[in-house]
Amino acid sequence: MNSRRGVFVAIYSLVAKVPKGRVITYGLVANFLKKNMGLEVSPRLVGFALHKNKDNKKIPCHRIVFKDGSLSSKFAFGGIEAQRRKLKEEGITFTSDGRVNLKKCLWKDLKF
DNA sequence: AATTTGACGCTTT
DNA sequence: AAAAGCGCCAAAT
Repeated sequence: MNSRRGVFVAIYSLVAKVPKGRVITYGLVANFLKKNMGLEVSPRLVGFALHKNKDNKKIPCHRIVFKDGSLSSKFAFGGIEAQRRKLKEEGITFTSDGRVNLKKCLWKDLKF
């Protein structure tokens, strides 16, 4: 978890704590880790970490979305459709634009 | 040890 | 309002 050579681990830990039916943005993860753990994290790193790990069995990577609520284009599990379907199954609502309803589903109660 | 990479986000055109 | 560019920074090669 703690830093130095474990920024990825910190990202995984935080992502793993996102409850079902909630989503979080890459930028929020990066900002939270930077603010609370003093880690040098950029939004790209968050995405990079998940892409490298691509372990959707242990980590709910489908709950990580863009800041505006749109989904990643390079999602590994089966594309955006699969990710969106998963989110819907968890009760996440979407706007008419096909984006996640962040106002309702954004996970703001970040903690370790 | 140096260079490339990469699920983003903000600023500027 | 929409599109393009730039910055970001650890990890892998």
